Amino acid sequence: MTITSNKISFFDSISPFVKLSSESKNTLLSLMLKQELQKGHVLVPTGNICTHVYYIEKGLARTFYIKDSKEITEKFALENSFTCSINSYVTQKADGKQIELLEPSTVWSLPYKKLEELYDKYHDIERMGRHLITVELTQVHKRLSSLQFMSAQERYNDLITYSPELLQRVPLGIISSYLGITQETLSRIRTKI
Amino acid sequence: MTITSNKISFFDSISPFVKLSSESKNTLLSLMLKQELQKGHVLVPTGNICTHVYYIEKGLARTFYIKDSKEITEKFALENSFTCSINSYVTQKADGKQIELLEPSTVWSLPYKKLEELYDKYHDIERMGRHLITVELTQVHKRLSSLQFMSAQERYNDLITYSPELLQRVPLGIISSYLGITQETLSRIRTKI
DNA sequence: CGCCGAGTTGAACTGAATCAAGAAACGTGG
DNA sequence: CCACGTTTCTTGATTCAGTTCAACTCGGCG
Repeated sequence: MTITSNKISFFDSISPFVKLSSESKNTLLSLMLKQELQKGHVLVPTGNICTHVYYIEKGLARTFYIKDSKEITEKFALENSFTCSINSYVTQKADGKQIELLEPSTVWSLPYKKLEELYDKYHDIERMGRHLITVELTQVHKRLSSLQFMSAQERYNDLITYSPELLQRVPLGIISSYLGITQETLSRIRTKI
Repeated sequence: MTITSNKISFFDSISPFVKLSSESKNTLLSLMLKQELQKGHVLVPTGNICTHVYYIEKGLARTFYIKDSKEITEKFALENSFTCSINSYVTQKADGKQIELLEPSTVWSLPYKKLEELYDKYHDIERMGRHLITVELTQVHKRLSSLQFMSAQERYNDLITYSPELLQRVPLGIISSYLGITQETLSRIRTKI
């Protein structure tokens, strides 16, 4: 079964921090749907409340929104990471954020409602939830510092240091909106090096 | 006992989301230290790993760091909220962030190590932890959007809409670093309205 | 009084946005 | 395998929001 091999990828990514019981693992897996999806597929359309958590086994997703008719990229989710538009779920209001695939991807989805039920039932799954949110929080924190007081140049340097693969896999227009600068500026920064 | 009245403030702030058992509450309280501290008191000095979580019962704290010999304010914590420098704890590395009090404050502190033990022992405390981090995450997310693609003017408008009291309670130099602009620019924005 | 920190105002400067035009690269169908 | 349009990326000229540096105002307080 393919499930077996996928199990490994999914649980391995959290196992250094959270050990789940076999029962918890099996229950989680039974509620997760695996899909092979094309590049451009929209996981969460604009104006929708995010009802699922997604685990990207292979491929690449991005979360973005529209501001002044421009796309602003908020977050990338590489393989072996989780993504969701948590704000819309927590507040139960649409927050205008979309999640789409930038590459053909293998995606596992888990309904948030089910996950909440599992939080009640299994302490170790609640811990997993806490762990995943903590990871997300530290990432967002890092990003916040970079946007608050780094120059465009510094932010670009950070990106090539910590996520060089994104530059190969993502069009510059999307990278630039992630860095909080225009595509033209990004282009100029690149040639200056 | 003053404990009783403080209990209320502390647990009330999370009770809409997390109901704790009496045992959990009592255990938590037994590990928390209440202190009346002066304005200017430093909860976490630079270069230290953040070892406690702080609940601000009364008063106001801010988290900040130094960049290019300027103070950058990352976060304010008003009364009835939690604060800590979570990154340094999670990574177990000093991240150069300080937490100081901007007003005389009543602060409860809880050692993170103890909290982790309680996470193991009490499922409902683990849930509380998850809840608090989720709240923090949504706030940081909001802040991220504002810094990524709003003008100085828009960010100021946001502040007076959502946290007008900060303008009364915090010097402009600190507000401006929080907004990601210079004090002069903030001053000009204010008079333009 | 005079000093000191907090806030304001002014003028010059600059990093990045905007607008506009081209140049590569890419995919698709003939 | 080339011609085509489309998307992606670069380059140039201009404009603008916000910074920098410096001087000045104001209110408190020893």
